Amino acid sequence: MVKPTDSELEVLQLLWSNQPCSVREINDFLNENRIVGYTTTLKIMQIMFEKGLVLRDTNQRSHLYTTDVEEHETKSGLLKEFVFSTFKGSTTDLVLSALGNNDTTLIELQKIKLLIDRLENDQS
Amino acid sequence: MVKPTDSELEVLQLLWSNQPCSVREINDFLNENRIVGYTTTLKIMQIMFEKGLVLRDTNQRSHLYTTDVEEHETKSGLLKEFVFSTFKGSTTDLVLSALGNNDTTLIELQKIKLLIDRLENDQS
DNA sequence: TTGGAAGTACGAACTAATTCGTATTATATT
DNA sequence: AATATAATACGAATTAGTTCGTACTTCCAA
Repeated sequence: MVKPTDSELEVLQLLWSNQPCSVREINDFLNENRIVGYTTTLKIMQIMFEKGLVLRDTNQRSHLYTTDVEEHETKSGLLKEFVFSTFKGSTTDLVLSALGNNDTTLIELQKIKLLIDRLENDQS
Repeated sequence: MVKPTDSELEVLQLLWSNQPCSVREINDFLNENRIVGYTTTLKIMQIMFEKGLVLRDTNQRSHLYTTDVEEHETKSGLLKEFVFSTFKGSTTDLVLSALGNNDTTLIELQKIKLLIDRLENDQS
């Protein structure tokens, strides 16, 4: 897996939700939260192209970018690394810490329980 | 929260499990996995001291280091940032992705369900 | 048809983190 | 006491990521 940097992940998230996108569009999205120069965004997306994180259609004057990595795969790859570095590989510790913050609603807890039930059935 | 870098987190994990530790001890632990020069480890721990991540007892010739940040707080802080950057703040998405890997045993799933039950009771 | 707006390309500066060499200091051994 | 051993201090090189200025290109509108 090619590991995206923080900036690259930010761009990927926008692309997964809105692709295809021009650099201009991504830059506008980013500027809703903070000031980012246009050429900064352009450079990041060019590097992402070199790394194989995105594809681009250069037929139009303004290039159109799409992702070249799967959302689910990328996120679960990042998660795996995170679990290793922060929770020594223990998914359970991660989940307990995540739910321990008490900011998960009853409905979401229910959703998680349903998934666990399904996993238990798969295993037995 | 002072955010530790990857190297710093590695040292913190060793300290949380084994403190107090000398630089030599930490460096030996690290070298079980990969080659790290002694002065590299020393430098990292000196920087950690400057940042307030660790304390040190300089009474002995070989200084003894202890953590100055809480394990649980530090990890949940890192987790929060990770959930935001990778799962747009959705703890549920994180948990679903974490459990979706199918590498969690029945016993651990049970432990998680018990926690969820407790959380549900707290909320209602 | 020309000038300006909007795009791409790209090098370079800046920052944070990591790594390591070397100087210095303290301790232990003979 | 002299030498070897092992520690700390610290500057500097290296690397990765980010940011931006500037040159160049393309297109549209006056």
